[in-house]
Amino acid sequence: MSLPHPTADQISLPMVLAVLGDPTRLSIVRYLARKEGVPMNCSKFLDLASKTNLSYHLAKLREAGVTRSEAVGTSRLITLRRDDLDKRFPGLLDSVIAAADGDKDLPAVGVSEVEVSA
Amino acid sequence: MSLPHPTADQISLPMVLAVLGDPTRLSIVRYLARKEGVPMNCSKFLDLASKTNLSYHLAKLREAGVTRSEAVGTSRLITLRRDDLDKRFPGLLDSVIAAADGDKDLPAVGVSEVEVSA
DNA sequence: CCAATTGTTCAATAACTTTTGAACTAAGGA
DNA sequence: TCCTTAGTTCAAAAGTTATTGAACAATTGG
Repeated sequence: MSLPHPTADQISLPMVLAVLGDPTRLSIVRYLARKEGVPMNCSKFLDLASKTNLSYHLAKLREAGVTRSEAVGTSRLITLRRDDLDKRFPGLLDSVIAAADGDKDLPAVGVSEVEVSA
Repeated sequence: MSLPHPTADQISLPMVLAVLGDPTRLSIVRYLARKEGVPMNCSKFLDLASKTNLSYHLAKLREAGVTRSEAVGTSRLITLRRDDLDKRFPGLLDSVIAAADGDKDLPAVGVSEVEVSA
């Protein structure tokens, strides 16, 4: 960890909802959920917005307590704070992600991706 | 019904989340959930904001598909669109309300209420 | 009809949020 | 060391949302 994150009990419901109420950020969260366990770096999301703008949105997600950003070399490894969110707001993240998965209007991440199948 | 409402399938997830990501509106929704079945009129929420401002927030909730407002006389009867929300986003409303119920920082509605017990 | 009650609309302003580009820092490889 | 890659910071501009008060409309009760 490196950048400022709220502790689990500092995470505020209205903040989380407001932060998720943006299509770009909701897409990021959906993608993180889909690839859970695999930490992402910012460049994964360059289809969604410019580098600068991504930095802004990822900071919002981090400051709201939705994601964790760890500095590793020159990269940031971004993960969902599922543990803390589930503890604070049981069921919320799951229902948001399920709903986001069924949302055709959300911008997609990594559409031109090479899928490495087993 | 009287005022413009989205149909169930027009309800958008980012819109709903954004609209719920405001403490005043979240308090309204929490109260509506608590008193589900009992249609409310706007004056119930005058502790939260001015009459004009309430009109604004209630319009946001209605336009996002979170509430239904029915004109009855000079009043509006406001109800949660639980049926439609549950259909579109299963589990979302329940988890939001449960989380909101545990939120000490949300402004309260009807604190000085006369509770009519059975 | 008159007055009170309930809520909306409008225009103004204040306050935030999003987006942008240019300049920057920090790490890693050649 | 120099260059590249990854991401941040900053300030400005654009856009959006929230809040206000005054004026309005519609219903209802006296």
